[in-house]
Amino acid sequence: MTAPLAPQYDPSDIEAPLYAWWQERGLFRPESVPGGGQPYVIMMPPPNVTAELHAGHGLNNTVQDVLVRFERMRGRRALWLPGTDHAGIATQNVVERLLAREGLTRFDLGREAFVERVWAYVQQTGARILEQLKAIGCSADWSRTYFTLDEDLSRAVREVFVRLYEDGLVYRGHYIINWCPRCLTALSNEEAEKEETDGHIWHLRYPLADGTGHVTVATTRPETMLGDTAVAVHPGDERYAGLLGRELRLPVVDRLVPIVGDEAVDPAFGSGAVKVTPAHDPTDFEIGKRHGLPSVDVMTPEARMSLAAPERFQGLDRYEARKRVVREFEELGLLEKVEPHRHAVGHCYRCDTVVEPRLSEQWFVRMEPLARPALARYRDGTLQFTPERRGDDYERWLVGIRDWCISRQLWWGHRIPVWYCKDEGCARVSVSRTDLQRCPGCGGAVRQDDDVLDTWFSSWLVPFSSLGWPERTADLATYYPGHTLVSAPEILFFWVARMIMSGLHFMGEAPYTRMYLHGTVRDTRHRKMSKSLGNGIDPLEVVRRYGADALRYSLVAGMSVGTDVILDPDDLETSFGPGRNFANKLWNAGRLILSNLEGPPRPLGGDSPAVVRREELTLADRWIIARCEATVREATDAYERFRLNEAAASVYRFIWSDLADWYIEQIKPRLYGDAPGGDVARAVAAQTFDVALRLLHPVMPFVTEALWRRFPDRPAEASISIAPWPRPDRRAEDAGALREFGLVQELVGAVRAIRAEYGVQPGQAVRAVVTGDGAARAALELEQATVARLARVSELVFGEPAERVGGHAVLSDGTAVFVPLGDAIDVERECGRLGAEVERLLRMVDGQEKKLANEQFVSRAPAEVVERERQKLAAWREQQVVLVDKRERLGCGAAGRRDGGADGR
RNA sequence: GGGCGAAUAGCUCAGUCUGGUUCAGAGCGCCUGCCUUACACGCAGGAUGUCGGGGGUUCGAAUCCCUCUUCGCCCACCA
Repeated sequence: MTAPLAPQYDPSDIEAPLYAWWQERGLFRPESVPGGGQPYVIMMPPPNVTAELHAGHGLNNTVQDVLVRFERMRGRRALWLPGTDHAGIATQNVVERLLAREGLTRFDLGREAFVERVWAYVQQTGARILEQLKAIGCSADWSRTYFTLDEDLSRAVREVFVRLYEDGLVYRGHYIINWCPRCLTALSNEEAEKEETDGHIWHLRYPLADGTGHVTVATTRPETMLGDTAVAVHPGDERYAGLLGRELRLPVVDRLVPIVGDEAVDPAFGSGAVKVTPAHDPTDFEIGKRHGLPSVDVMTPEARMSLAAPERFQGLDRYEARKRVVREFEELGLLEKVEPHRHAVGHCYRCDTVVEPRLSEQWFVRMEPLARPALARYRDGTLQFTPERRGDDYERWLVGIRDWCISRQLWWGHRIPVWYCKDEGCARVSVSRTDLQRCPGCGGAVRQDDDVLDTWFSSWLVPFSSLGWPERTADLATYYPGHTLVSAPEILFFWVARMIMSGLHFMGEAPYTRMYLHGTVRDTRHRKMSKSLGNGIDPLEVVRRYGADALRYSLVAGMSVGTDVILDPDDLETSFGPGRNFANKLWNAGRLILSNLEGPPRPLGGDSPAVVRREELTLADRWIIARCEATVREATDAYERFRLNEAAASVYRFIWSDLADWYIEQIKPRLYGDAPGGDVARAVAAQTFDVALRLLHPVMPFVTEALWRRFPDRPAEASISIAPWPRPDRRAEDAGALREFGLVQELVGAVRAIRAEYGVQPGQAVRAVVTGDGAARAALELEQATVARLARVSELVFGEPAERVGGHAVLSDGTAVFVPLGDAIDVERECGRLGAEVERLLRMVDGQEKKLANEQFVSRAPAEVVERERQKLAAWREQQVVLVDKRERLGCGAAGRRDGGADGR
């Protein structure tokens, strides 16, 4: 039906056209799934709109695609919903960097022009990442693609803000928040990444105002002392009992501050006295509130010293100021000591700048009421995490949850829907679903809040906002709630947990019940791949060189549940070569099978190869069918349990080790007409290969589709991506065939090993003598032709060998194999070999005898275990007898122990 | 400071939950021989491991318990 297939698989010829065809056929739309089963929904973690595909995206989306394709083939109406995130800070930073090249800042443009500029930028770069996801084969429903700043999603964001406000779950307040002095915005707790940092702790002396002594305080941030408004000690601390209420004279700033008593102070730490800087530390802020202390904010938004600091400090960077404060203390003789100190310091998750705790007015979401049901659903087992320990992380986070700071001092994002009346007498604060021009209270002029919302405030809604909420759309009714969430653990709190909370609150149901948190892609030194380290792998480069299937296979194969994927950026061949090789192997196996099908393969009686007339099947046929059946079970089970690597390995083993290495080799005589039963062999090969292709399709969609579509009589519109998932069939199970053909394989392997050992020329046939009445005999008789072909055995004889010189082996059922090799071999060497072998068996028998003589073992171990061990012993003894006999016939000399072991190779 | 994970062949990892027929495995790399009419991105054969160290439980431990070492992750307002 088609042109002959090239001997080497070239993914670049195949992938793009196939992908285009899938899209034309609308196969990624759930509506296209034949039969219209139950919906199955995965929400794609929306990549940043400015993102370039990296290995992490590759892994995350490959996993999702595997699951979606799996469920789609199982007849579910699978919807994988893609989108992009406007990524407030990240995107704004990108555009600001571009502006900087023109020597401009966003302030030069002004808000409106800047936002327009960002829109122009994101439209021009056009969410390139979505195209890149297509290149790796992602079967998302692109017709439903959303953007978190779309009109629809913006409406949802506003609706949610207003409702939460009305419910008292959104509030505005003056608190210490995490502030990035480079991005010039507040951050949530999650966005301030704590990193262990080596720093110092300075012990500073604050003299009592009356000159009668001093109090020593310790600090890791000496520059903040410029804003100190008190020193606190524990109220019960006897050392300071007499000092409570007295005043200290702050050095450097020359200000009087009180000594207060507060429970928050740990008397056991340092000197037991703490400097209190309400404007620059959360704990101090609380202490300040309790004691009515003033707040002195000594820093500008850029973390330079503000006008509230002494004049000589003003404008100094915080670290310059730190040095200067320390120096002045030293000069004053008030620096008691400096110690190295390792502690956790917050860093901006977008630019890695050290975050400054800063007092400011921000909007917050009260999280505790939202967290409660999210916690309950976890504890009652509704929500399941893979790996399970991620559930513990989830639980801990919810238990200790703090309010969410959602306002950002950015320009790119959802503007906060709050209007303030400009009339000072009215001063009404209005929260509204629609833009306000006038104050609903007094009708006066209003101004909208300048800030925008945290980008995660839109992404935590996508499971329903992307389906049309708050409208009651058909999509919403059909596809909410979804099922599986596939995510990197990094965004468990940012995104996953919050989606569960919003889903429960606004929809009454969690958006997913199964959360699969996969590992991180790292280099061989276990470092996270990143641009700055230059240790990244470009998935598109891999696609170009090895193909998307190879990329996907390698990612999946290297990934076991809950562990990281280690790849070597400097050696793509090692990582991705095997995937490419496997695709090529498939291609060639397909080439052979398909080119030998003169027409449609003879039906074996239905969907399953099991239903063929048994009497027509050879042992090898029954064996491959049974192996195929086992693979269907293994792979299906592994996919269901997110053990994608096991699924891939199972199919790999079947295709390469069973189908290609054994079955295809075995049937060649039948295929080429040298033996009868060609139609059965063709049918069995075609059917099992078809099944294998379907089992592998989720992981390697392109090559499997390319081959599957080339089966004769396949309708032009047929696609493997909606072909039915292979169903297990009891009738295909055949333990006897597995065991018996296994013995045939053992024999072939044994003869091959003997041939290699004695350097028999590849083209030269040998004879083989098989002794013993084990299960092997019947099987070998059935498969004589196989043995002849695959081991180049010209004659397979059953009985006792007459010859003396040759190679030997023993199969697992005790059957002895002898390959006469005439005078071609070195008798002395063979004696040595046999001697060593006898020696080894002797040791095994000794050990086994001891084991079985052990009263404890025999009485306590289960009977079947004991029996198994007995059989082992018997088999070894038998082998020993055979070998000793062989040595005698060779004339090696009686005592195997002495002359044998010495030369044992 | 709390919590958790990992350590198995030169490399990357299965196997550990449910001790004993995968128990010592796979892929890559390495060695030997083969261009055998699907595939040299291949075929056949082969070598390599105190299953991180130590202790314990058990008839029996890579697998269960304790401990130590080394990496890694998450959480954390002791300044």
